[in-house]
Formats: sequence, structure tokens, C-alpha cells
Amino acid sequence: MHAPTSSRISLLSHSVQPSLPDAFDPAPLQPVSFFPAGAEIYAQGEKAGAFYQVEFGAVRIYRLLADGRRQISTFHLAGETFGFEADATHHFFAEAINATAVGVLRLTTGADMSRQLLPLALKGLTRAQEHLLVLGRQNAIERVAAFLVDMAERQGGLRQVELPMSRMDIGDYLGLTIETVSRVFTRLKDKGVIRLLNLRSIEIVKQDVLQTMGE
Amino acid sequence: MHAPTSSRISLLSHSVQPSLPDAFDPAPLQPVSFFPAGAEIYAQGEKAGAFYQVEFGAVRIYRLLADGRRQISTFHLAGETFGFEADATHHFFAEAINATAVGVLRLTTGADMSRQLLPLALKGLTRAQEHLLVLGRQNAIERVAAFLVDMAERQGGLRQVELPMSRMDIGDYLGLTIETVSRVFTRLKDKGVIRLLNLRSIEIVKQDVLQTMGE
DNA sequence: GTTTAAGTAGGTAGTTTCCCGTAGGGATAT
DNA sequence: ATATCCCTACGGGAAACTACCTACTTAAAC
Repeated sequence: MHAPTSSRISLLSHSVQPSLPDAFDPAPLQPVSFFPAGAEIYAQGEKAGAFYQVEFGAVRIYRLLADGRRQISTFHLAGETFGFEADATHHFFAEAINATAVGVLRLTTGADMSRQLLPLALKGLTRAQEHLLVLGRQNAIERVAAFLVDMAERQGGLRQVELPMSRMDIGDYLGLTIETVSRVFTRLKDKGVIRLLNLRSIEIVKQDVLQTMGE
Repeated sequence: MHAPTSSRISLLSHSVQPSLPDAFDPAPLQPVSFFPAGAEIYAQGEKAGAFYQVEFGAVRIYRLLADGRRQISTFHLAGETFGFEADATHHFFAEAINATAVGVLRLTTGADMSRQLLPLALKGLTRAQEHLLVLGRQNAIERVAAFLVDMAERQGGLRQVELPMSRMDIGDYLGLTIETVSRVFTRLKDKGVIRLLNLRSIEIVKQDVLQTMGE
């Protein structure tokens, strides 16, 4: 091979799809970094000084307890923006789930940045608070249903939904073990609510039933 | 009585304590509303158009499932600010826990508002995501410990902590039933970690033990 | 094709909920 | 001041749900 290969290549891009939900408009000229599956984008405690927009791939944001228990607070799919913090320090870990490209935007202090960031922060706040309801008050099947409905909506509401993350990631997002996640998938399949096309993609057969279970 | 009495009186105030964590500086001249215990400040679905700063008292922000299950996402104590939303609609309910006074700030669109609101939104986002870890991955005693540590910090780190909310509110905040909350308080008392001064105030005897349990 | 990781399935155990009853503190009435 | 009511909190036992441990199966990687 003659082309240079690296796990993290920077270049310039204007290629953010304008129709994606969190996309900046117009997208500023920005450097893009590539991360292979499992690569760390930033770590808890690191200095924060940039924020990121997913070009393709998927990212998990999480926190750990001392004994290794992990809680994923959010997944970020293509077009979504993450990395902004309340102070100069990252309070969470960010990792690429699969091969992922992120646009890196240096933070410029000023009113203009606030105006762009505030709606993203408020949206994230609402999402986090809705997730609190799921973790605090819903049982396993309700959690998985809510997760699938959310993933479907974020992928345009199609019947077929891609799940870029593992069962363990899903479990750590929903506050469940991998076994429980797996069992619930099987239960939903047996009920005819979903079909398991392969490990990382499902088809929603009964959208209304799933919707009702998740709320 | 000659003085007018009402459950909701408006007046002007400059009285926000400047040392409180979220206080605006300088606090703008603002109308203040009073709410008795249990009064609704706003409801899910209502048009959002103002935000609020607690002068005294305490506020719970929550969401309901169709069958009545409730998840309190945050408590707001004196000096803290709440009520901002990602769009023009309130996504949550806000109620006064006790007799409460809140300063009402009309939203002015513009860069200036963004600059004031962004740090509050980011702080709230971080808090919500930390709460996700508690709800998703911690057991009952860890949840209560984390809650008490948080409440103590927000009240200046004193040994004695006031709990303005009922056991049911605490349960709905921590994703537990009232019985479990009550049992955990008893367990912490029996271990000598806390003392129950009365129903709504505790003394932290072993701060380090509580801290360790909550993380 | 072989190896290795990820996912699924079964059984048991532990934690928390659910349902019940009891106790205590504050407000109102007497 | 005392009594009564009501709401909140506390405690015990059974039940439910999910975690934990193990084994088996399937899919992916080399």
C-alpha cells in the first residue's frame, strides 16, 4: 500500500451533512480526526479545550466507579456534537465505538460561541433528564424499548435500526447487565415486536407496541 | 387583617445573596413570586418563557410516566436557577417543596442571555450525567450516601444537613421506594455514619465513610 | 479452517419492591 | 392542656426482578 495509514489522521473538511440534527450551519472549515474502534477521544480529568462533531461512526460518553462499574451517559451518532464541559476539565470519558471520524472545533471564547453552544447544551440537558426517568423508574423491557425507539428516531424513523454498539455498551447505558439486555431482545423477538436481522441491526415490526412499552 | 394575603405575591427584589452558587452577578431587578408547599410553578407542556432563581425554599423538577411513576431529576435550593428549556415548551414539572420564593427573570433573546445561561446549562448537564451514574450503577445505600454528600456540599459542607423534602421525594429522586430510603437511613444510623436529628435534618458523623460509600 | 470474542440461555441468589401493619409528630378541635 | 385526626415514617415478610455464575452457541477475526 502506498497511501499512508494511521489510526488518527488530520485533514480539513467541509463535509458535515447539513441535514443532520446537531450540525452547525454553516459548518466551519475544521480539522478531522479518525479513531479506530475502542480508541479514546478524551479522558476524565483531561483539559477540555475543543468540542467535536461526529462525521461518521459512533461515540460513547461514560464515567466509571472505583470498582470498574461503568455508566454510559450518551451515545453520539453521525452529525451529533459533544465534548463541551462546564469548566476547563473533562468530567467523562469519550471513546470511539467503531471506526469513527470527528470534526474538531477549537473553542473560541465569546458571545458567538455561547449562542451556538447553548441550544446544544440545553438539548443535552433535556435528553439526560429524560434518561434519568428511564434509569430511575423503568424496568428492563421498558428501558430497552425506550432505547430502541430513541435509536430509531435518531436514524430517521426507519423500520430498520442499526445498533453500532455492543450488548455490553447497551447494558452500561441502560443500567442493566449484558445478560438481561440479551434476554429482553429475545423476549421482544418472541413477542414479534422486533426482528433480529443480525447482532448489530434490528427491524422494528410493531412500532406502536414498542413506543407504548418505552413510555 | 388589613394586609393582602395571597399564595402568590409579586414584588421587586434585589435580595439574592451574592455568595450563593448560581447567583447572577449583578442580580437584575426582578419580580418575586411566592409558592406554598406543593404548589406548581410550571407544568410539562406549558409554554416556557421565563427562568427562575430560588430566593428561599426548595423546588423539585420531575417527570411522570403514564401510570404515575415519578422521577425527580433535580432539587433546587436557595440561590439556584432553573426553568430554561431546549425549546419553547417545558418538558418537566416544577413544584415548590415547601413555602418557596422564586425570582422570575423574563427571557431576553440575544447573545447576552446565552452567555449567562450557558454555564448554568453546562453545570446542569454535568450534574444530570453524574446522577445517571448513581441511578444506573449504584445500589440503595450508595445512592443515599451520594445524595447526602451532595446535599451537604450544597449547604456549605457543614455536618448538619437540612433535607427540605420528604422521604418520598428522596425515593423518587434516587429511583427507590420510600421503604428502602427509610431502611437505608436506619442502616446508616445504626452504623454510626449519620445521626437523625429529626425527620428533616441529619448530622453527618463519619463524613469520610459516607463519601467513600457514595462513589 | 481455526481461534477467539461476543451473544444467548439456564439456574440460583441477592436486592429491592410490594403489601401489610405500627408508631410518631404536627395541626385542629374541644 | 388534652384528645383526635392525618400524614409521614418505620418495620417485617413474601414476592418479583435482575444480577451473578456457568455453560453453550454463534459470529467475527486471523
